[in-house]
Amino acid sequence: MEIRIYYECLEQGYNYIKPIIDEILLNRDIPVKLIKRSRKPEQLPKGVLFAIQSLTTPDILITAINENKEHPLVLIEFTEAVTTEDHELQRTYGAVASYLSDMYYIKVSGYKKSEKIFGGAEYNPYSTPKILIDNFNYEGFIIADWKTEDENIYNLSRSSNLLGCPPLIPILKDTIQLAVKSFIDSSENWFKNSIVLLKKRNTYLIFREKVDKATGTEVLLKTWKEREERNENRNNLRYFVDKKWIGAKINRFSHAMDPDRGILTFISFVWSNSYEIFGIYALVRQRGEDILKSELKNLKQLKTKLKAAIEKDGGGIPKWFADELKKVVLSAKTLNAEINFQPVWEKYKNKISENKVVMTIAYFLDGMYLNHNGIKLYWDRYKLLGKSKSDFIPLMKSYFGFNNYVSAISTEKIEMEVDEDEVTYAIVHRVLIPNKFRIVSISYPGSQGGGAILPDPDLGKAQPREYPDIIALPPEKDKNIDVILNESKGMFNQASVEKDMGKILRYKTDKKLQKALKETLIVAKVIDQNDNVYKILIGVAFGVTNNTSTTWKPDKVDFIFRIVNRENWAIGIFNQSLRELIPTISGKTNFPEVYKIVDEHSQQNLF
DNA sequence: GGCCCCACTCTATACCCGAC
DNA sequence: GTCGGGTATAGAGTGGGGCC
Repeated sequence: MEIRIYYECLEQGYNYIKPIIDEILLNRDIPVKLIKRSRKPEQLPKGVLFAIQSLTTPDILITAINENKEHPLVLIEFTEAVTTEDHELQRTYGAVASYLSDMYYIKVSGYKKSEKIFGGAEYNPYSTPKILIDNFNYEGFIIADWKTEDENIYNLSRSSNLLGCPPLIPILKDTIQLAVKSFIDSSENWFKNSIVLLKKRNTYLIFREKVDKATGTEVLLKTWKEREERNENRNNLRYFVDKKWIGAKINRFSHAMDPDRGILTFISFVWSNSYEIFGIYALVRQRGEDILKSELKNLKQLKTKLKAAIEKDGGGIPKWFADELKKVVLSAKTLNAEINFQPVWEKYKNKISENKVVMTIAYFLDGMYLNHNGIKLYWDRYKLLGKSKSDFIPLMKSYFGFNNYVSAISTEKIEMEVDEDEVTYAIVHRVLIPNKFRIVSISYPGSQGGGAILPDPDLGKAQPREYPDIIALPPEKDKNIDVILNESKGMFNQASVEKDMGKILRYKTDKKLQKALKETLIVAKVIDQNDNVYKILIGVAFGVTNNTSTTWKPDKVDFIFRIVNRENWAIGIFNQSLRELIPTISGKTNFPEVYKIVDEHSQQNLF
């Protein structure tokens, strides 16, 4: 028996989740292994873990191995976003994947406010678990409420010294511990058993009360239907609710069709058995250029618009799909022609799953409208998935391999190298926290969100946002405050370190950035309007091995943090006052033992 | 380039209220 | 009662950062 924690952010995996598991394993001889999650599912052998990662990229995935079969237990997602209907429905892949693999889905999120005027529809996050219980009898969707700070509703509260983690949330702890414990007792029926136990816990009862009060699918459809009736201009609709079908607009193929992809996945999952599901590819775009902005009234316009739209969304879809769409339109005789798209899918059958956008369209939809009033493309997704018309969910389950428990993923210990996440972790936990620096924000690669610096408020959402990896203040609050900014890298590479350095050095001279940085500190309530930001101290951090050439001499930064051979760290400080604040300038990194996934394919090449 | 995460503005409509 | 202008609200939409 072995428990595994796949993580993206070391602090979340090692300092937050692992202690919860260690506590329940007390006195049992069961190892807990920390494994860096791969970003690409292709590395994984076909089976349930591959299936999960084809749909989503978990922040944390807890699995257990029994008799060399690896079972997923809990998928956890941390989200720091402001709550809106759109965002909530976008981010449901994890729940879908968890339901399909009979495990828990814990969503750690809170009602953070934004200090800006804020758009987006109201949505009760507890409606999503409600929908899954009502429709699928799935009780594994847990919301762990991430509270905001008492004195600042714009900030999510943090675990002390763990800036990427919320304070310990009791229902999160209960769920993880019961899952692990139940699995140890029975790897066959662990999920069912643990639900029974969890339902007796107070934490769950409180949570469940909120879920039971929330509204379900019918109200959601009604809300969308009402919006549809209110709205004169169908081009402005996000959702379409018809007697026979439900549709959601596709705003773009680019950005991986985000956020539309998540919404389509969700509605397809929830309503496939009672409705047909359509995507509506938007060809009338409020803020588009002339061609895209105008109304769609005839076939000729559709052709020009489609071309323009695909060009604008460039790169989001493979060329073959773009070409086939254009070709289909050329063959159409009327604006509202209905065209069977099946032959195209059949022709490119092997390429469908190479692209997430195309995969979602082909497998989760029954068709796609080119604008709500344009050509209707339709196909038989059940046939594509290997069977003619049948229940969508079991079909998807077997197609992706959600019920296929395979042997444990092979891993190897990480020896000499470090990645960006670990470098940031080390400087925070070995230097800044021990010396009592006040940390304003940290961006771990897998856990951003806090502390954006917004230098150009007038540009609105078009303004750049910058996330220095670390923003910190010295221990003592003084009238003249120094601010420390740090950029981390993984293993040293001169070009990439210099690029990052250039970016962050702008804070030394650029007044606009300095003003924006101050604003960030005020919003975070670590300084007052009256405080002066005195000096901005810049640092870079990276890893090297013994063999790395050291001819590089950066001359503009205030400190350089280096990790050598993964094991030791050292900091060079070129600023007198900072030197006084950091008396110890080297030490052991003390990383836990961490593993990575062995790429099955490169392994095959060995033979 | 592909993917994911997140922010927050833009636009249309609903509503309100005074003037005529 | 209705017109016009101002204001509030709903919700659609899309751009940027940043990693691999």
